[in-house]
Amino acid sequence: MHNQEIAWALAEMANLLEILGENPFKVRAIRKGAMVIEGLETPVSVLSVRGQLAKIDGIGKGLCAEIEELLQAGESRQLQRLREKVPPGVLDMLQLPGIGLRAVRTFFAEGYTTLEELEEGARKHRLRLLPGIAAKTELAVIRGVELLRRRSGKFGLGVARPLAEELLRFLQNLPEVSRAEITGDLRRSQEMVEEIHLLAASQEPAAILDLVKKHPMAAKQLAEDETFVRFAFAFGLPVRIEVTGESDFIARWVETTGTAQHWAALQSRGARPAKASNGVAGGQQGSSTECRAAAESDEGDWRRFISTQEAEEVFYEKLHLPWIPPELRETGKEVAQAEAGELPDLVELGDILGDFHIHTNWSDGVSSLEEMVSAGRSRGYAYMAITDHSQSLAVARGLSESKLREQHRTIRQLAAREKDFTLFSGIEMDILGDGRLDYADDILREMDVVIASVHTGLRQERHKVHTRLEAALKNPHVDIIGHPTGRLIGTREPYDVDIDWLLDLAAKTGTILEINSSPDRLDLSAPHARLAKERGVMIAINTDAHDRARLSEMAYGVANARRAGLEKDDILNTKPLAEVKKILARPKG
DNA sequence: GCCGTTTTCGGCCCGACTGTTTTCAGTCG
Repeated sequence: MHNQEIAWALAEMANLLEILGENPFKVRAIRKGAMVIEGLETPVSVLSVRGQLAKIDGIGKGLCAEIEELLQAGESRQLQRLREKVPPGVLDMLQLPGIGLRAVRTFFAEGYTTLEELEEGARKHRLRLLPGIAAKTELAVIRGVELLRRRSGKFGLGVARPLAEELLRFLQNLPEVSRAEITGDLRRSQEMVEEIHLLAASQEPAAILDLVKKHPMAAKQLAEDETFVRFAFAFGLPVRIEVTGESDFIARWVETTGTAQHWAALQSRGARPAKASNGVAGGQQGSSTECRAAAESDEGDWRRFISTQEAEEVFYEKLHLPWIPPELRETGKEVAQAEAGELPDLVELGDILGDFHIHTNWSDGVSSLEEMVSAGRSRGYAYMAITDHSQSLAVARGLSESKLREQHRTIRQLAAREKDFTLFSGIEMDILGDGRLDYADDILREMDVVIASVHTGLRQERHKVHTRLEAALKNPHVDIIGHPTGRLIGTREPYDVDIDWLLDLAAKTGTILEINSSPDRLDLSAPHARLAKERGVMIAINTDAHDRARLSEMAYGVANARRAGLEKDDILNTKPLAEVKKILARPKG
């Protein structure tokens, strides 16, 4: 079982216990345990073998036993008992924004056990007859069900990508498979995907499919034919494993990576799908010829001869096009752009030199200051900013002014010991509900980096939201606006902000906007980040990491920036230290 | 359920906003 699967099982257990009225502190402890497991870098199974499970902070005797059972049996008896008591639809109700525990308990007690029943009750104005429920709650139910419906059957990048990579390793390790790659929506780094699509090349496709079908991971088979098998993987996420002959691989990879529009644009330039009638797949003259030639040379190990990406470049070359990055293969218009030589030179993960949004256990982070710094160093960063929460965000143990100054003294001491690595002292300061900022200018002046973020009053009217953001953007000490729209993908709508207004103000004031890399946020979204580039607004790609492991989420932020067409020069944290310092020090407009 | 002990049970992040009522509990972050 994966760490995330175990975390989800524990979180589900916490939710079920909560609905059944269990001690809230127990519920919170289990929920915290789930979070801790999710943030671990080492597989829980490894820690279990080493006997290190109980040493983890937040995992005690009870959770340890629960986790061991999940690892060994793949399920938990306690969880199964709880599931028998509470129908799954009731758990879903907890996901509805504005609907909390009390309301869910009321609905459950009145016999509502599915979202459909609940929605019907809301639409027919029957819910308002229940104690403590009124018209506004009915509206929240109807809106919430619509939100969940849009999300249903879709999985965030943060879940799908790691699982896909694990399956990919499995395929690549099979001796009969000459190459395997991720394709489809996931290769284009879409925010939500409906399935993992993997493509493998083999001289014995039927044998590979047989092997995959017999593997325990493919137990819940959904569909199959002679070219693919589709099964439900962890969390029920559908996986499609498709096997082609080696000569068809590249054409099929291109065909399945881009949208239908992208493929159509390529076809109009002569691209032929795999398994074309003449038996030759690929571009005008059959790009696969080279691939096959490569395969037949070098004693079959053509990976050494020509890399998969190079082979894809050959495919595009045959169409007289430069290689088009997967993240851009969307509308088909990128093909004309490519032809005109107007494709952006997209930012890459390797261009990233630092991270400007990092939490530690001084506020609501899990890892210590020292752990975050060493994790940043081992990622090869040149600089990093520590930005814990500010005083008003009490739930996140935000720092009082004196605590903030104490932290900064600690950071300076730590920074003085670091060579070839710069540690900035910063803060993620709350933009308060009434438009005030959480600290006065005299303390903000002492900071190397100030991120200003909205965490409260997310349902305010637009003019109020604008007043607040305006105060932050116009403040001479605010460098970056954190997660600028406040959305949580599939869970929470953004607050009411006119993005054009925001971008204009950012451009005018020289305020940097964040791409928050968390796969739950990706905020700015790719379309918004694209607009930001057009207005000349600088972007910082930050992780907002609360533990060491999540520093790696930078990859999602970079993928999002690539979908927006951003280049290295558009991004603050690709720039060398001297330039970063200059940018942070420049007077704002 | 976890933690930290003043080792064996008590404490566990909290303040603002919102919805439902009519003075406060639920919900959110």
